[in-house]
Amino acid sequence: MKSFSKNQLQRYPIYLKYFKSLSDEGVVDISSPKIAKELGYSEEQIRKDLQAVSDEAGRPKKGRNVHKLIETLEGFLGYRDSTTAVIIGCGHLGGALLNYPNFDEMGLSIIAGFDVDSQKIGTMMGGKEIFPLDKLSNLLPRLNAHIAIVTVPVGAAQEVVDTAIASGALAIWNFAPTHINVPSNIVIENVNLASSLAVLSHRLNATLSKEEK
Amino acid sequence: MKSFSKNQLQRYPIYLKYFKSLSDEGVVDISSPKIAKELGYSEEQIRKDLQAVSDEAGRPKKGRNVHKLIETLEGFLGYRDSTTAVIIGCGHLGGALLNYPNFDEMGLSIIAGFDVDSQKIGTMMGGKEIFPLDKLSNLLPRLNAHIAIVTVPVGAAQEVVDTAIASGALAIWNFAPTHINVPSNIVIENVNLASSLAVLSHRLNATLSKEEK
DNA sequence: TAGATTGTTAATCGATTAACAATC
DNA sequence: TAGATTGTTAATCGATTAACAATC
Repeated sequence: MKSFSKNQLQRYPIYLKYFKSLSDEGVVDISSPKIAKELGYSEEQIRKDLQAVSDEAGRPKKGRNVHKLIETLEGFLGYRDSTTAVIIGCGHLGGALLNYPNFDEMGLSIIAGFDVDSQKIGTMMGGKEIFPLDKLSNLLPRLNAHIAIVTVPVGAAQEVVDTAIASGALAIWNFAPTHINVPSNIVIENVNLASSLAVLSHRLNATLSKEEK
Repeated sequence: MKSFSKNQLQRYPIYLKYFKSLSDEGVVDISSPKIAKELGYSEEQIRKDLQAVSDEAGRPKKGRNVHKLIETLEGFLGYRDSTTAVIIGCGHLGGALLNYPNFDEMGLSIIAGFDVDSQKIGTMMGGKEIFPLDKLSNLLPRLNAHIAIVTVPVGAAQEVVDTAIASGALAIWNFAPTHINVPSNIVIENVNLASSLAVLSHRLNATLSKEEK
């Protein structure tokens, strides 16, 4: 079994999106140099990435078939079979994710929300019912959701993660800007806006101080 | 001038958050091995990271002063001086960011939103006024915002980015799940949920197929 | 055929980890 | 003092890039 680095995995959805837009334009074949030019990667890297997931070789002088690439990547990324998830914390961010239109095509099916706010409990957000947080340990096993999406305030994050894991969650998608400890057999992926902003700010400052010269 | 890798930059906000929680608990000094154990990094890496931003050395047997570390990191990350930004696209995700409570402490000040929806224009979201998108090129120079936060649908993303840059934006924080082309002097940072989910799914599948054996 | 593009193998680069003397 | 922790220098590791023969 090939292994994939985090960076590499992150590139595949970007390729896929690009190939879909090419397909919409009626493009049939695409070569690595062209992908490289459009997406700003090196062509060697693209070849490596696509070789790692394709079962058939590219053709010299033509490249690869766009339609085939889309099928391959959708299969590889699991967009064809649905994974179920719940959202814990239905504030602004959780609500946005409950309404996020792109998860369906990515094979992610959010089936319920949990919150402590009695105003929200029993209502629907993005077509999904909101349950009381203290029912999480009760409902999670029955819902059979593997992924818990965590969008609670920092102070509550570790606690709800512990509960989710104790109730059978196998993966945590953490949007709270804090470090969370999980057992080694549990998968955790953090979306940390503070980290992303740190990269942006640092580069922006570099740009600004260059201009000052 | 030292240079910082993307991974390294992303770690600093995580350190900072952790140091703040230590400070709240009344902890005075912290050593690399302890940080390493809590955050799951190697202690060598933590020493390197902290050395790169600290102007004073750690003390053998004690470590570093938590309060000093917080000051250093807040300074390094620019949390002390405010950067202004606008949000383009005030749907669910844009609205969540307009209401995101943590940007203030990170020195990011969102001063306005832009949208095409006449229902939203003129209203306030998260305390900020929403302006018509076609006023962007007019208003952006006057607002003097350096950062454009892009939360429009994929199909509109490249166009609003082009407009923002033409109107003086120096950095793009892109939340649309598509590749955006920008001139080389413009800073762009992508928050791509599809990429993050790809990493999560791949690891989860690895876990699941391991269990099947 | 010529040339663009491929896949493979080797070289480079950068980041992380290890080793170890210095020090409070 | 002894021992934990530091900072520095060297080794390792992995990912990206370069080189180049193979091929449609």
